[in-house]
Amino acid sequence: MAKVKGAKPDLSTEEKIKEAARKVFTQKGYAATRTRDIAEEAGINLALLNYYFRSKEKLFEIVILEKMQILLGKIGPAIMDDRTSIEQKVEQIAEHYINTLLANPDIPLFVLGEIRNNPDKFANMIRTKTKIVDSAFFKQLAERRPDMDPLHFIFNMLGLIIFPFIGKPLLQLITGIKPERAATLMNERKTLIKTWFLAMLEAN
Amino acid sequence: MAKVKGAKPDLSTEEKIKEAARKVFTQKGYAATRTRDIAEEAGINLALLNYYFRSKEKLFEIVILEKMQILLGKIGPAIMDDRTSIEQKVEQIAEHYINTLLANPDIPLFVLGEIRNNPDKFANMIRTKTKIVDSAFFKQLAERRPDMDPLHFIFNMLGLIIFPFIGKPLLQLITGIKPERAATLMNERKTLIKTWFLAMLEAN
DNA sequence: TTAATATTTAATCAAATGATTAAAATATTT
DNA sequence: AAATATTTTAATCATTTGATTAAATATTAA
Repeated sequence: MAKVKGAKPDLSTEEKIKEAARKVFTQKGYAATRTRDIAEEAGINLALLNYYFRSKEKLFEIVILEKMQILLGKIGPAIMDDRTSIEQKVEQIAEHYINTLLANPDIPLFVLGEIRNNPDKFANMIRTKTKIVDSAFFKQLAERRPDMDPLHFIFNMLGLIIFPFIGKPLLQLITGIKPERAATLMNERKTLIKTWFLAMLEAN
Repeated sequence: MAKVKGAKPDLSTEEKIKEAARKVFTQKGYAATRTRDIAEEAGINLALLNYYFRSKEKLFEIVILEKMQILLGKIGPAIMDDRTSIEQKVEQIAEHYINTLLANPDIPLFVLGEIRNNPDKFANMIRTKTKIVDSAFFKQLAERRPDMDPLHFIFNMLGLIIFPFIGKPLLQLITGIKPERAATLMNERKTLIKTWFLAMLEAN
């Protein structure tokens, strides 16, 4: 019964639980995760999870907020910046995202899956965040290709960057590609995507 | 105790359960789905589900095999065909996929999520299927751009086609795009993707 | 040290959930 | 219409699972 008061909890144990939760939640999703899986992964007693975090739900919120921050945090400033060109933005975003996703390859499927399972819950968290439609990037695209909906190019950029990570499990099965070659390809894409994007922008 | 024998089961009820299972499983995933959800959605007694399908697991396998067939079935023949050009293949695949995904928008996230949760289980089901690497499409790409890994263009094509559907829940939140406009965009992409793909193929 | 506080554990609870059973209802066949 | 087979239901089981509790252990402060 110590938890309630001033609580200066042992960082080490608390962080062990959080780290285990990050791993298990992102790998299996909320519904498929058992609190006992997390406890075992963390090497702690199950009751400790509730002692430190009150509930599975609370712990999950901490984890997914972190992951959404990783997935969405950097894109806002990048697309808002009206001092960089389209080309610079795409290069910068591709470089940053691919690095991030190489280090956290299961974030997109995790986040998108949880949003699917609970759209209302994330509506507030996101809505106020980044207004893509008002961004400098959006305006620059509209100016460059007044004949096309800028959203197409947003889709294109994110698809080129993110899809390989989402589709990797499947593509690994149907292509038999080795993990190292996959990583090499991802690295190559950091610069290629800029070129491809500009080519699409000019295409007719 | 009728089930075991020759069993010519009432198609109508069995199909009601399967239809409900398709809906609930694809919307929430295996782990988040309760057999009671399916029974309620189908308007039948819970015991009927087990009477007809033995178990949640068995019913799930039927559903996901259908969905994987939808997701992967058409691509094999299309990319194997050595009588069609790159351009024709891309146009054909984009057209077919976008139509399919407009009718079944939650298939990709569902299938990819379940593969993530249980890679071993799907390894066999898929491995023997479509050998992309030996396909005519793959060879044509290698010939056209000997300097680049053809897998890049496979990623690109699938990313342009599929990602908008996977990312829609999120992009709907951050762009506030209306469903009708989203559908319009998807339809536009059926022809645009071919143009974009060819532009990327030429890009330097 | 001792007393207070914080952390950890084992045991257990209550609800949810997949599955089964036996019997009732309905349809089919003879 | 009777007999048989099939389909459906209500009730219940057994297990899993998130959560709690009370006691044990460690840590800190006086």
